[in-house]
Amino acid sequence: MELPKETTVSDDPSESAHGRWYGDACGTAFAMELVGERWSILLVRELLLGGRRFSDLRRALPAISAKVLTERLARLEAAGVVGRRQLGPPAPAQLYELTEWGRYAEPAIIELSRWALRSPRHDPTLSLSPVALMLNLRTTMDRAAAQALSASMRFEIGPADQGDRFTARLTKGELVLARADDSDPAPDFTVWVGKPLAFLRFVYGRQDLAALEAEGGLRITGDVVLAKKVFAAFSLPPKVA
Amino acid sequence: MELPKETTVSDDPSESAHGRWYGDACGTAFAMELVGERWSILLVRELLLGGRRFSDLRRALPAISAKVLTERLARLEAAGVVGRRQLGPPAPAQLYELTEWGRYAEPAIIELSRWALRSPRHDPTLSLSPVALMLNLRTTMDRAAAQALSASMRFEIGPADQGDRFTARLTKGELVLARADDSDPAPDFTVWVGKPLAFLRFVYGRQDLAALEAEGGLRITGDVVLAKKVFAAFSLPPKVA
DNA sequence: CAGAATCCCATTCGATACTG
DNA sequence: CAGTATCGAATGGGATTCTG
Repeated sequence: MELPKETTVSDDPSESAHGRWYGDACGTAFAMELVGERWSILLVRELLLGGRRFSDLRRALPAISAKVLTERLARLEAAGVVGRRQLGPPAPAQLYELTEWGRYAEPAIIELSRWALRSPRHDPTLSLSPVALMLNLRTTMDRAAAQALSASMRFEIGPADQGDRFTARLTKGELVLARADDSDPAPDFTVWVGKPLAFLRFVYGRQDLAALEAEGGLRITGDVVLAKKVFAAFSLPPKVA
Repeated sequence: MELPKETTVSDDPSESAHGRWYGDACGTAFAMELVGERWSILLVRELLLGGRRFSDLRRALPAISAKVLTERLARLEAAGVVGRRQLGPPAPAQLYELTEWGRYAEPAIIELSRWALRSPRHDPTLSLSPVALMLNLRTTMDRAAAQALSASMRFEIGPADQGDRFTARLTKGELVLARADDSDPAPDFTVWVGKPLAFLRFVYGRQDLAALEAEGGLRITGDVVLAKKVFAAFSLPPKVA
């Protein structure tokens, strides 16, 4: 019944997140022990739409070093958030993916994003990984406005050889995201995103599609009329003073 | 249109959270710049139910040092999450409170908590601040089960002289929490919590109230039958393997 | 009580180089 | 490709002291 008063170093460093912890039974505190270290939650975000390899993660998060990436993955694995699987044997590689419980982190990540986007200080002109772009769509969808819409979309983000392709299916105010595979049926429209910022300007800035296409960072093919209707249902949450 | 490639130190250290940032337009990344530092999010949590003074915060989070508390409060203020107000003049003191935008962080904090509580590794026997205890109630309420219930409650947590007293009103599946003031009308029942763990054992462990009261960490007065019905609507989210 | 200022050690980070 | 090893530099945080 005694409560620990002073922070003592745990015997097993893999159990106690940072090596330093809060000693707090509150779930939020425990969540921060699990994913509160720098980069951790962004790694979870990157895995939310499917498993990735070491080098995929480095590409998505260019500012993380190999050392820190290795550490974080190991800790997330120890925490039960991430699992790893051997691929191959044709080409031996490892795939990192979320555990079932790890996948349950999505609502928290979306809520954090929704909150932060309301800050007047948020700078939307920074770079954005392909996964982040897709998840931001889910974050900013106006469910009421999307309720009446139905569409299947394909996104191709960045150079074709890097293979960041996704499908999105909008039904009944739900946006279902997944990595695309080649057997996917033809979508209603396809969005090719060269520069994420161009896409953001189209969706949130309501800028003219033709002009953006002329600049070369964005192209939409297929049912463009439907696409415009769909993207009209997305908007950044209102800023708060 | 150029994206910053390398991390350069910002001119204004108060703008760029940790001094090190992600350079990522994703809302989640930005959220972690704002509240991802150690202790920050727990401070927001402590302020969620009303403004607190410096010493209140130290008491609620005994493991934080004055230096770190000062730093974090300053940074949260610079980030627009927290504001400070002069109290007095009878006794000059400062009150820290969330800004309007800061208050919008609650859903994210609750979702983080909900997620973390599902980890099999979570240890509920650690200590819990009064605010954390109240918020955990909101986290773990089963809205469906609570839908038909209606009750007004008063919580007195810890020694009477420390004044951690709250009201909770359950209506239509909503649990409204607030700090109590003396003008509050009489509640349906009052819960006195000496040892947070005793309360957790009653609510989540479904342990016998009489036995816990005998141990001395918990006492419920007023409409105890209603209290039992109400607390039956709270349960820890199911663990995930 | 609220917080600024110092001191100082432990940890962490990023860069580079290296390996199976 | 998927990491490990090593090292110097930066940062973080606890303890203590001082001030309004």
